Amino acid sequence: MTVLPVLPSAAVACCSPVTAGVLDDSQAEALARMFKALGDPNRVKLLSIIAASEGQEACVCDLTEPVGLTQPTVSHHMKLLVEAGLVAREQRGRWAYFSIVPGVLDSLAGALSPR
Amino acid sequence: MTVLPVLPSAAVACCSPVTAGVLDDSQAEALARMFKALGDPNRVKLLSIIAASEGQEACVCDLTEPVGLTQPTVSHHMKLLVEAGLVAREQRGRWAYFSIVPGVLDSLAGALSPR
DNA sequence: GTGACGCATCGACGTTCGTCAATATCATTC
DNA sequence: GAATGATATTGACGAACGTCGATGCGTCAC
Repeated sequence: MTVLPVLPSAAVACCSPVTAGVLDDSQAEALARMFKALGDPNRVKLLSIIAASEGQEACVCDLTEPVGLTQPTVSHHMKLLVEAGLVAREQRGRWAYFSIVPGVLDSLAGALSPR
Repeated sequence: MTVLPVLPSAAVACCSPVTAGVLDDSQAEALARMFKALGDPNRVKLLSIIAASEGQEACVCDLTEPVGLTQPTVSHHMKLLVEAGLVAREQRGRWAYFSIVPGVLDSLAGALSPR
């Protein structure tokens, strides 16, 4: 529910192919923002854990042990992933469920190698 | 000529899909290393400039003006891209030519969205 | 060999990042 | 409403990053 619209319009601006013409500043920034979010091993791992979970969602309690980090640290990484638009956060009762924003990874992949 | 083998074997280790099972530490680190290299707007732009150049190669002198950075700074960013295995550096006479390592972007894209 | 040129390295700087312990917030249960 | 449990926020710390000016190192032309 709380996909922060950090990118003005992710579907449009996020995915100008890197290999098709020189990117302008905003395109390069939008891409770099998402790649930077993926630039930490723990965040990559967190993302894969979510993707591998049944229902493609997980709460912090499921994430804290596999990466071997403190709960606040995991919470911090998840915030970054949400702010980057890669992950969505949904509060259900006491738990916060995180899921990968549909299509984002495909869009990013498309920016790296069109079709 | 100087593709640093920062990744033990890039073609094998670099591209375990993020969405297919939990990544182990080395897989996550290998991916994060490349994504981190893409986590700066100027480096994304540099990459796109190289890709857009004829022959898919460029020297620092071609790169310094479009990004509006100093020559040492561009040189530093290029070093990071080379160390990440994304770009190859070839010295020809006085000039150093940079080109995107063939297949790397496709592999990275494959790690984000298999197929 | 002397000069000019292209690029890398070095040293420094302010900024951002990753991490934790401590604490706050919010929803549930009693 | 008090207690409990799951997350988020704060504050602090060292490490890493992005940038620049100054300098060093090959290469080419004369």
